[in-house]
Amino acid sequence: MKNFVEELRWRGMIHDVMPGTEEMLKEGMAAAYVGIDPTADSLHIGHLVGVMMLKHFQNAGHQPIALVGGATGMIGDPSGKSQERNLLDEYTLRQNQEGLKSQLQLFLDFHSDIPNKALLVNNYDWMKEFSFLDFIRDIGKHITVNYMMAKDSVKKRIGEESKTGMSFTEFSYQLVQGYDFLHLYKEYNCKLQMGGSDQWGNITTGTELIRRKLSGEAFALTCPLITKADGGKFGKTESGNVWLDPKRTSPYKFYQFWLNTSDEDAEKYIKIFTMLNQEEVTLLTHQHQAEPHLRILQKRLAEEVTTMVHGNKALEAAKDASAILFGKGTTDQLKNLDEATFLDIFEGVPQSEISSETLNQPLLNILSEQTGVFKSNGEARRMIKEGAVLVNKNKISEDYQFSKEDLIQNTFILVQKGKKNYFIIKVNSF
RNA sequence: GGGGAGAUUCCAGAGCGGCCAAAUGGGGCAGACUGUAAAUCUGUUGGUGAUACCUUCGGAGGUUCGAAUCCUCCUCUCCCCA
Repeated sequence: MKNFVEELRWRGMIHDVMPGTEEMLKEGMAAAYVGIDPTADSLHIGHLVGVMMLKHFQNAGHQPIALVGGATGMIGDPSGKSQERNLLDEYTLRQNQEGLKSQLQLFLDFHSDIPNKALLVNNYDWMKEFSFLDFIRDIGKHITVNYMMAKDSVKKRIGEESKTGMSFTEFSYQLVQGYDFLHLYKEYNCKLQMGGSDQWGNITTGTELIRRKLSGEAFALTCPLITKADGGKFGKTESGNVWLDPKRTSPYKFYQFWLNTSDEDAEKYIKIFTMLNQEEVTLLTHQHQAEPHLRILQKRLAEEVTTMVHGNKALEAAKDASAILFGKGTTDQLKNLDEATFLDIFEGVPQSEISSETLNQPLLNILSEQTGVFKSNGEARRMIKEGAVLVNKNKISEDYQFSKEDLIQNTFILVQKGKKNYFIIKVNSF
C-alpha cells in the first residue's frame, strides 16, 4: 500500500490535512470521498483535481467514493426554485449523474472485483426522504450555531464588508454536507473527505458531527485551489468552461488548452493533472528550464491529459491539427488537404453553412449576419482594421470580396479571428 | 416595526439636469514583441445605412425644450436599532 499523503505532498496537492490522517491511512484500506456538483452532464477541468485525488487514492490501494451532490446541488442556488422545478431537476439530475459516471470511469475503476473498487453515490438518495423536522432534530441538535458561525465561509458572508448577506439555506449548507459525511461514515466506513481548500470548513463540520453523534473519528484533506500565475481563473477560456465531454469541448480545443498554459503553471499542473512520477516530472522540468522555447512541459502535459480523457486517437488528431494550424502552414498546404483530412483537423471548430449565392454578398454581411463569425458588423470591421482577420491564412482588408478562388476543396473557407480562433464556412454549391 | 444606505454598460465603481454610450480600474478581445508562454507597450470593448441616429443607467409613471441625474409609486439588496 502506497503512502497516499506522501504522494499528494510532493505533487503540491495538499493545502491542509487533519492530524492523524496519514497514520489512519497506513493502517489499511480506507475509503474517502469527494463531492461533485451535478450541474451538468459533464465534468469540466475544474473538477479534475478532485478526481485526480480520488485516482491517486485508488492507486494507493484505497477505496474512492465519488459523491454526486444531487441534494446539495439543489439548495446551492436557492433563488426562485419552485417544487415543479425540483421535480424536473430530479430527472436532469439522474441524467447528469450518468454522464458524470461515464467520465469518472476514465479515471477510476468501478467495475473490477478488486476490493477497493470505486463507488458512485448521490446524496439525493438519502436526503430526499429526510424531513426537515427529522433533520433539525437528529442532526441539527449536535452542532451549535456558534460552531457554524465560526467558519470562515460564514463569517465572510455576515461580516461588515459583506454586501449580499446569507440566506438560511446557504447557512445550512455546511450541515447538509456534514450529514453526507456522517452517512458515508456509517454506510461505507468512509473516514476521509477530500476537496478544495474552500471546502475545509464544510468538511470539518462533518468530522465534528461524526465525533459528536457517533463518537467516531474522521479526517479531512484539502488541496490548494488551482490558480493561474496571472491571477486569472483556472479552467476558463473565452468560450467558457473546458469540458471533458468532446461534444462540449472538442479534443482539439482541450489539447490546446493545456498546451497554452504558462511556464509557471505548467510546472504545477503536470504534477497535479498527470500520473507521471516524481523522477519523470523532475527530468521534464529540468529539460524545460534548459530550453524553455521548446515547451516540453506544456506538450507533455497536454499529451498526458488529452490521452487520459479522449484517448490516443483523438490526441494524434489534435496534434496534427495543431501542427497545420500553428506550424508553418501556408495557404497552399491548406488547399492541398483532401476533404477528409481537412474535416478531421477542423473537427470541433465552429462551422456554419451558406449557399454559393451568398458568397457574392458584401464581406461584412457574410462574416457577421450570414455566418456569425462576428457578433456584429462593427466588431467585424474593427477586427479587420486591426489586421486580426485571416482568410485561408491570408490577412484581408475591408474591401475583400470572397470568390470561388477561396474555396478549399470547392467547399470550405477557413476564417481566422486572431491567431487562435478558427472558423469554417461551408459553402453549399447548388 | 423604526431609521439609514443603495440598485449604472462583463465586474468593480464614478457621474447627480444638457458637453453621457456614460470617467477610472479590472477582465475580455486584438496588434506589436515572442516560444501557440510570461512580462511590456498599443488599440478596442452596445447597435446601425456611423462628423448622425437608435437602444441602454432596477421597474412603472411624472416634471422639463431636455433626465442615469429631479419627483411619485413599486421591486430587490445591505447596514443599524427594536
